[in-house]
Amino acid sequence: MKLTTKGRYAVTAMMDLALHESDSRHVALKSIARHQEISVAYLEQIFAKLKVSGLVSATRGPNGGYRLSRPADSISIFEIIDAVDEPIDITRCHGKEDCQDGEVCLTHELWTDLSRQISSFLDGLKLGDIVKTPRVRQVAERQSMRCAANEYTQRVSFS
Amino acid sequence: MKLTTKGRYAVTAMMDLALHESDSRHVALKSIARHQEISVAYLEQIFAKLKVSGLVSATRGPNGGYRLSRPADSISIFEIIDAVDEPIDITRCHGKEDCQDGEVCLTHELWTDLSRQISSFLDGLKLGDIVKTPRVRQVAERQSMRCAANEYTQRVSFS
DNA sequence: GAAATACCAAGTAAAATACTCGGAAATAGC
DNA sequence: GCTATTTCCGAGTATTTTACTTGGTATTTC
Repeated sequence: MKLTTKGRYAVTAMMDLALHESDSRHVALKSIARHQEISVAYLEQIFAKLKVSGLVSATRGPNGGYRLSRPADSISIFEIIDAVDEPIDITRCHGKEDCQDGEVCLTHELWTDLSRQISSFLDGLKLGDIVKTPRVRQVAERQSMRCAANEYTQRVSFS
Repeated sequence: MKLTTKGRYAVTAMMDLALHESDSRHVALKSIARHQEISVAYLEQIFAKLKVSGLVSATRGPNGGYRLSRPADSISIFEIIDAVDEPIDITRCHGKEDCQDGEVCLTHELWTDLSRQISSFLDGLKLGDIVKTPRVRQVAERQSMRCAANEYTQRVSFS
């Protein structure tokens, strides 16, 4: 049982937005890409889905970027993972009860119970709550410091 | 987030053994293969792992097969999935805290918490309990009836 | 008009999954 | 002992999924 990087990146990226919720600027993918050390192009794919699901809104052009379209406290981790097409559903028949010859299989209930369990756990976790924990603050601090340093060396090397 | 067929098959197969716990005969893979509609060869792979983990024991030759090596009440679903190498661990760094540049990432705690949640849920579920539920009994009944019919037609067509 | 950003559609390399194939070794019953 | 039935074992392979990249277009700010 595992989570793909897409779901993981989506959640981390959304946390990035949540951390900048107060300052009313938009966050560019470029900046998130630096934090997470992945390409902008891949993030674009992820954000396309987040946008369709109404979790973020965007503006183009210089100083453009994304921001949360709802308060971080009201966005659950479940919604994020669900948005990027990481189905949180470990049954084979996806809820329909036709797993075997059109009837339920031996383990149908087992998997639906587990799915429910996972979903409700993730639905209870709100982006806002997670962002407030000291540990996350601390890690975020470290990341922005490192990125500031990167930006400095970039400026230097291009001058 | 999803479970692979290997884990699913393993659990269903173990339920099959649990259902025949009382009658002291061994269950052949051939019979399980019929119930689950998959090949014996694939089941062999799964049972090789279940055996290494000490969950089942086997005897060869005619009337041979597998049986649980411990009472079904003491075997958890977690153990089964773990045995067939379905790691129930959704962190990227697998518990080590070096997800990003040798340090924890923003979402490290989130994923470890979820992993713990899933593991404890599955560890609480014992094979014995599940097999006792009315629904499973009912499905098992249906399966063995269908298979009895299959065996009959086989006999007929070969005679 | 130039730079910075989001948007979009495809293509692709690598990994994981879900198997199959071909045999060898053990055992029960004749 | 022979035969049928089973587990055991090591490879090989087709398909699917994942994790990206590429190349371009549209919009907006300065």
